[in-house]
Amino acid sequence: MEKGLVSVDRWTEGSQVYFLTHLHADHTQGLTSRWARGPLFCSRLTSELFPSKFSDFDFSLLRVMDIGVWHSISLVSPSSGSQAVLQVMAIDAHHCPVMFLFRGDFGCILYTGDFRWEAESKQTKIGRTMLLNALEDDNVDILYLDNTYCNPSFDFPPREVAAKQVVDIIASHPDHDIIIGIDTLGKEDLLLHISQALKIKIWVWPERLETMHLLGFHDIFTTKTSLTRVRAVPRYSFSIETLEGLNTMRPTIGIMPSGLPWVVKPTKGDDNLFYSFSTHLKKGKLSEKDGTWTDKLNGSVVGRFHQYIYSVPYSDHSCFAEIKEFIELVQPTSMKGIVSASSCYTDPLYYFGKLCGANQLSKRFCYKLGSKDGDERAVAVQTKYYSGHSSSTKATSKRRRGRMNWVMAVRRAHRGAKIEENDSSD
DNA sequence: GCGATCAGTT
DNA sequence: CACAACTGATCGC
Repeated sequence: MEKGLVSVDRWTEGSQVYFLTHLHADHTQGLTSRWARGPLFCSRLTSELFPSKFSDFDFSLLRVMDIGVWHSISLVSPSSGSQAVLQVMAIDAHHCPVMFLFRGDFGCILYTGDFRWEAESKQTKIGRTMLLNALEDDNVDILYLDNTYCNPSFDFPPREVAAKQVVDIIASHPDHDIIIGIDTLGKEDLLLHISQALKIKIWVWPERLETMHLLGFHDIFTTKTSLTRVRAVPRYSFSIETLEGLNTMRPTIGIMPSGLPWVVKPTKGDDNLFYSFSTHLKKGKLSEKDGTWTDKLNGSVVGRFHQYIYSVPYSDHSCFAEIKEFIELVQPTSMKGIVSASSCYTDPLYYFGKLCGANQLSKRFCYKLGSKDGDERAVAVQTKYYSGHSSSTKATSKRRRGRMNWVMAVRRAHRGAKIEENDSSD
């Protein structure tokens, strides 16, 4: 089988078959309603959500994969014309929703997509059994891993615990309206939990209600504000200003579920506070002594960083300990993070390379230590794909010179993979 | 009108 | 540089 015939969450030309793990926007960059580059494989759930995102999509190109069964796909070498068989299985990733396990003459490759691996959850146990059965005695040669939170700083509880924290916050504000920031997809289980625990409906915006119906949730969500005090709103419309505005009408608190805790920082030369996710990975564990953590519920921290806003560590990505456990289970020969190749602070090989092939650690160590050599090598690799995309000729992009160019390139590139492509290509 | 790209948001 | 996921403006066609 030749290189690059299979792409996962990557939509550039040149592959024979394409796989989509889930419908978040950062995995569909380059995919449009006019898709015609080849058959697209995805889970049934994703296929049902497809029309709402890509209305004019040619559905004859869509291939639905049931979870937990092997699918055989014939590929043809463009140069020799010889046939090769690709085997692939979709496995629940507990995100939204699947990872893919591939077998072919290239060996065995596991692509997690975005995933959550909570050790004690019943779902994960099912997933683990399914994965081990599928692998039989095979080794995973390459693991493409969701390394979003692959840093010891990221230590958050299982979603069940975080969901209880949310319920406790709501229950302790019986006379408040509640708004919760969510995206167009994901975190449905959190809302379901709230609804069941508090016996209350949850407001969502009309498009989100459609999505909820497609996902099979009925009678829980509503678009009528009069029916509930709990509203799930688009994350981008969730701000301190929004909350302050709402509080001029009715007492309201906001809850932001995220694996990245938020902190308040004073803005220079300004009396206002500005807030952002804390991203100081270098400094080790996020500290509680900066005064942003004010509540302890169920033994883990919940941030109340503003009069009206709570940050709760509810994440659909695996935390560091879960990533470790997953790598120990899979024991891949090699692996590669699917997120932000430029950031050594979330490089799985840096933390877990010793669990893989023998000489990977030393290779990666040079890179991580930031020797000039290592740094520039990484740059060269990443820009290879994007050398034709330079926008530096535009008058409007003055800022984007020198290092900025490859940073942007890496950001654009940071999802997806061509299976069996030269390993250093993305 | 469309997709690609860019700027900006939480 | 350093989040993920998203919206809206602008550009070229």
